[in-house]
Amino acid sequence: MQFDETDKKLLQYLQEDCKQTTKELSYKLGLSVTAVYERIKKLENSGVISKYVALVDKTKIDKKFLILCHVKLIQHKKEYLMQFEKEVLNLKEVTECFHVSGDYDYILKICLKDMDDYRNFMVTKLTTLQHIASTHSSFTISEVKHTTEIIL
Amino acid sequence: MQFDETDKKLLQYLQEDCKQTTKELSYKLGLSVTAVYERIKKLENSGVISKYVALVDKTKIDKKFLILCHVKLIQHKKEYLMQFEKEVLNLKEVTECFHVSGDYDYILKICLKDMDDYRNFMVTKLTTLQHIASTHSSFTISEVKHTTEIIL
DNA sequence: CCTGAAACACTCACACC
DNA sequence: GGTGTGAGTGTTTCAGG
Repeated sequence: MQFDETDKKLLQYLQEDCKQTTKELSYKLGLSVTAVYERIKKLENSGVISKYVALVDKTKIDKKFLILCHVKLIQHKKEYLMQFEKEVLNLKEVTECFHVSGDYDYILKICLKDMDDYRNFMVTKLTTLQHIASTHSSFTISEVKHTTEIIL
Repeated sequence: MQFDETDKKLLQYLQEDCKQTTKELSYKLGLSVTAVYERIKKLENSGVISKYVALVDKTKIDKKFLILCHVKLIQHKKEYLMQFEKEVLNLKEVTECFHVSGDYDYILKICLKDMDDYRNFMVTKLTTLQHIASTHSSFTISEVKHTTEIIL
């Protein structure tokens, strides 16, 4: 799909706040309501906008404890990778998981309540996954920046 | 703020899809439209729901290149930390930044187009930040999991 | 916590340029 | 590509139980 400058602005606005009405957006973009409506539909149908979600403040729901966990597998066999990834998808505490180059194979972002919760998660969930050679956890002291907006 | 089971379910639904009408939600929760409306307002006003956003598919807008960059500062002086964090906030390519414990001080998630874009970003932006001792970048081979939903 | 009603705003299809 | 209209549907508030 091709974007013009108007599409880019529109995407930026919707990434900031998706509850704006097409009326407000039409004013900001200098277009008619219908024109904005059709551009939004095009972005949705092409899959550029994948979903609309509510973002929750972690500090208000007792999930202040953020861990970045580096994981190394015992071998880089396709079968091992696939099984590990499949199992990670089912761990709801893991909000992000990247397969990365370098010393470790995966970096996981894990959202928990406190140190007890962490201990429990490691013992009963993460370390029960198969094919793990070693893990290295970094505790986050503060979340300096966290945005879902991607600049175009 | 205190949540009951209904609030938790409501938050889960809104984290999955915030464009559902209160009517749909009232059906799923077995409440009246007004009751759901008031619960949502309470969650918004208390700051539990921080914002509503559109999520964009990175692969469709030419930002497939994801980097996790570990940064170490030359010293842990408060002044250095604060200046670094302030500068990072202004880098729009950086979507997440965590101050972490361990060998490195910060882990940054950086969203770019390709290797050329990466090279350009490192030379003209990241390495021009002050007080950096060293950096270590991991390229992400694949984004195994990425959700904004936090389980309650 | 519910229902019902009323006022208002928005969505979205349609006709048209 | 764009605009304007209008019916239908949603939101939001306010009674009263």
